[in-house]
Amino acid sequence: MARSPSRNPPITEHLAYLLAQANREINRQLEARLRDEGVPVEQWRILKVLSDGKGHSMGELADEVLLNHPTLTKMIDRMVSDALVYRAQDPDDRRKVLMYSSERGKALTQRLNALALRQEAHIAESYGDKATAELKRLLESLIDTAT
Amino acid sequence: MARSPSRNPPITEHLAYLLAQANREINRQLEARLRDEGVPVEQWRILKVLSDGKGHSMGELADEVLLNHPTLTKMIDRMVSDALVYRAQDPDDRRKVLMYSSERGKALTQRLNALALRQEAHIAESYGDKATAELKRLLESLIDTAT
DNA sequence: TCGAAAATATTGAACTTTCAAGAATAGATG
DNA sequence: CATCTATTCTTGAAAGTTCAATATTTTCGA
Repeated sequence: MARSPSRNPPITEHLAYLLAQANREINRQLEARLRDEGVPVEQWRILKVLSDGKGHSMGELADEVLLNHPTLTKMIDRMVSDALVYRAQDPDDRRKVLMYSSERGKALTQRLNALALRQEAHIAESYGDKATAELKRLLESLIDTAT
Repeated sequence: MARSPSRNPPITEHLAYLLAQANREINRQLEARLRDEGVPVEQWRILKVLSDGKGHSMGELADEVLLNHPTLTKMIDRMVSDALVYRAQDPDDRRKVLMYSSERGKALTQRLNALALRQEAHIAESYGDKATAELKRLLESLIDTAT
């Protein structure tokens, strides 16, 4: 008979593991594409989020690009050095720093978007449109539930 | 009319982003549970993989636990210091190092497995058995395709 | 309005990861 | 079998991340 208390599944059956593995692989592939422009995935995320032209505070941005606070600060320091983004003080709340993309940043963003889209297209093609859409739907729903 | 070449979806629609977000959140939660034992997620993975009692070479292990080579070496160094695992030379191929779990490691593994299973159960409950199973299935299939 | 508490961002030190190179062993080729 | 190449693992230096503490500004209650 199957004992119900304390099954012991292999690690490959844990959702946490499957997510980590899938994320690692897809991220690796995206990274390889972005290497053409010498930009880490996180910087693409930042540029993409900032491409709406509105100022984003460091706090907002950290959430949006999935980085924690001090990590973002230091990554932004590097991007400021590269003249991709710039800081401005929020006039309405002087504790806040608002981030904007520079012209140079915007131009780069377009090239990066094209590379990222190519990856999306590649996945949709090899993995299937239907499965891709369904996977995205389930992931969104998991994020909703888990957050 | 919709222009087909070069749509520009928000980042939240990219599979790479959704995977990163979901992984981050689930990993965070697992981390919080494992904190009871003061062990990082990666060390649980290592212990769990080694709990089959067979020797795993560093190369195999690195693949299995989703770490790259030098990172694993240094994490194993720490675990050896904590007497959780030990190294042995492979008699059949003296380039290889075989890793084993110690008794102390095995005892810890059991406690960690219980914590991890509780998370799995929590997810299955809040997110739904059906959705969880389907998500796992899709992730496995994505990994197959992408690897 | 004053002062305590909360929110926002940055910093420095400690720790971890990564990259490139190196050391050791095994396999292959002439 | 001698040597050349490939495989496996580790190391040291550089780069990146994280934790705890700090500085600044805002909010809120007495």
